[in-house]
Amino acid sequence: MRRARRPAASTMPTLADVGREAGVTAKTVSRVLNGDGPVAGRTRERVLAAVRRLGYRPNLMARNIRIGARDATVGLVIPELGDPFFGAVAGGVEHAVRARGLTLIVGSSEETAAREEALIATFLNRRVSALLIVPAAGGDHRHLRAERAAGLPVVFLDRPPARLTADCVVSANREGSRAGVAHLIARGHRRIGFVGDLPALYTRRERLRGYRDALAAAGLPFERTLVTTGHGPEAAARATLRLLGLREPPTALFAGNDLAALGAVVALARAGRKDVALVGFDDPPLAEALDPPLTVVAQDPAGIGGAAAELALARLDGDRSRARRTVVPTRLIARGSGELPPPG
Amino acid sequence: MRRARRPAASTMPTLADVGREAGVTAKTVSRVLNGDGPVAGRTRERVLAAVRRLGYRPNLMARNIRIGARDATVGLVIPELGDPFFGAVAGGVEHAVRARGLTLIVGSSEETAAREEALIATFLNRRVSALLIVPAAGGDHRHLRAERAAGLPVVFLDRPPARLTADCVVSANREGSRAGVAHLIARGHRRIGFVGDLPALYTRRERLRGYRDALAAAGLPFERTLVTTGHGPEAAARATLRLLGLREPPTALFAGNDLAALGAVVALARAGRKDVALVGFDDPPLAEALDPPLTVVAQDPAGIGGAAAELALARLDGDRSRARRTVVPTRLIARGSGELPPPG
DNA sequence: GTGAAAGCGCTAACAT
DNA sequence: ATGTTAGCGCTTTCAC
Repeated sequence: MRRARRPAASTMPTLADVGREAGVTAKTVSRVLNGDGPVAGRTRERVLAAVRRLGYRPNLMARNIRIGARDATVGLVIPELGDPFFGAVAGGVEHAVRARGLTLIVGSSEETAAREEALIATFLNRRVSALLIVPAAGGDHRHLRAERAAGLPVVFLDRPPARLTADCVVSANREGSRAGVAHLIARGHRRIGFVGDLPALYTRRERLRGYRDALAAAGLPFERTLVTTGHGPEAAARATLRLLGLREPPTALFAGNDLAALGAVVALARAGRKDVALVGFDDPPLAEALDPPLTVVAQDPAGIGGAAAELALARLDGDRSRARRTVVPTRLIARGSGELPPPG
Repeated sequence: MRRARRPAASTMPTLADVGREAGVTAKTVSRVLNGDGPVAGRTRERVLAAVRRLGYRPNLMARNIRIGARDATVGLVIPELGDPFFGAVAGGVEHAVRARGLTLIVGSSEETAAREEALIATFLNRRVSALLIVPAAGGDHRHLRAERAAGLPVVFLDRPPARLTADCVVSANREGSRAGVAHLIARGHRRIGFVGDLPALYTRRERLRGYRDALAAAGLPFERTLVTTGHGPEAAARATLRLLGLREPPTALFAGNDLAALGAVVALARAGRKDVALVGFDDPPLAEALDPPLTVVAQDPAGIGGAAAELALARLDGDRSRARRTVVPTRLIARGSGELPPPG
């Protein structure tokens, strides 16, 4: 008796079923389908006919079990698949992985270390061939040491691992940010506001470093009052208004990510302030359609995903060199919003 | 001798290894881990200790094989994971699926029927528990009849299946489009251009129908010269310029998707035409930051993904009612770009 | 409360 | 050129 809840599973024909239908053994069918041992032309035909007749589909799980291989999948843990940035990262991973005949399995951690750990555990139990992780803040990846030692490729994306040495692919956050702020300084701005995300995020910290680098390089003072903190466009909009309300307000703003830029643009528009220069990090689709068009430090999310996947695939091919950090360049796209000189 | 190419696989401890370490049988370990049969408290402790010591991870593939269950995964075939719209759809699927303890596996068809078929075959071979498909144009889904008959939940998203009756979740394309165009007509526009994608796409055809519905309801004539065709923002920009160059140009535009809207906005800005009203389909992040803010017919991509996943899960729970079509509502968000009255 | 044997669907290693 | 046997890691069945 087979259980009733899984009709699709119990109805599926097996190799033996096909063999019976074709008048041969399961092994012969296996040979035909995997093209190893020799098979007579006529047998081959009969087998293929039986396969079609029964709608046979090889069971990959059973196959993997037998040949002792890991599952032909790559696991990706990402904060949120629906986020445009991370969606693009996932797309980059998917292309690289599929080109290699592997399948992508994804889960969203929702920026939670607990969910991230649960997803990683699930993926490891599935025996994925490689693991790609955009780590949530507050996590601890020491438990992956053993897996790495056992030869499982583990690559971190967008943010470095915590308490673990492992491969890692990140944007040129600091340098990109520096270039964006330098762009504003070159237009004569001396008071530049930083509209940033929460300090727990690696990217915010790096981009703030780049901001300070640019100020330092120009001999400008760093002022804490010009640095704001907040997650999401509404927080960024409020932060922008607060900056504009300072006794000595900034004449230009640098937005630390796409949502911060959105908040800043909206706040400036609502306040009717066309005299404030703005440079954003990340290049959302409508940036060029804004008025003025938004100058940005563009990242390459698909590039990050692709590079991470390639690195994992190289490890899978036996690359045993020590853990390396790949930095994906950013690109300053001057469109107009950063060209504004300071008033006066 | 185990093969050398898969060190991670061959090193992994098995149930038997854990049993040996704890001085019990594999079966007892299995009992502890799955909590079925009775186990003595002390044995249990010893087993759990051994599990931790060896870093044991249950092999899900082997488990599934034995219990004859399908894999605890849902397969999703999507045109492009990196596309913001489809990324959001995938995010909606992922949330619903994860809440159920299932794992998402995704592949990009790149709008190609061949790739789509290959992905479907891979997923079926993996014995996914359900199949979600955004069908590429030009495909044929008759081959899925058998799978559906065998009880496999198959749900189509965003577009209906070809030559197959199956569950399907789509946006209210026609009605949304009608509402968007009616919005323009209500502002007095009588010549409205349609900036659309390629006719092979189901969504373009439906939205064009909605456009015609709105015209007909207002007693306005349908003019073929006002309807354009082209994929991507550049094509849309060219189409927009062509419409504006007509002897009797439209006073308003309706853009059939996000990229068409982007192209139209950019073209209007470049041409310095602030006098042309515009309504778009889809609600990209910066739409509200445009000048004027973009009026749109917003879709709910995550809602589409979620609804499709829920439908599949209900089927998995035994819902055997006949195939149904779920229509996810759209929402007209009036922001300004559609408020412009026709000149004169 | 625990173990031994059998078997899920498949393939490696040897027959024949 | 094909079949037999054994076994992958796990769970079911039945014995103790």
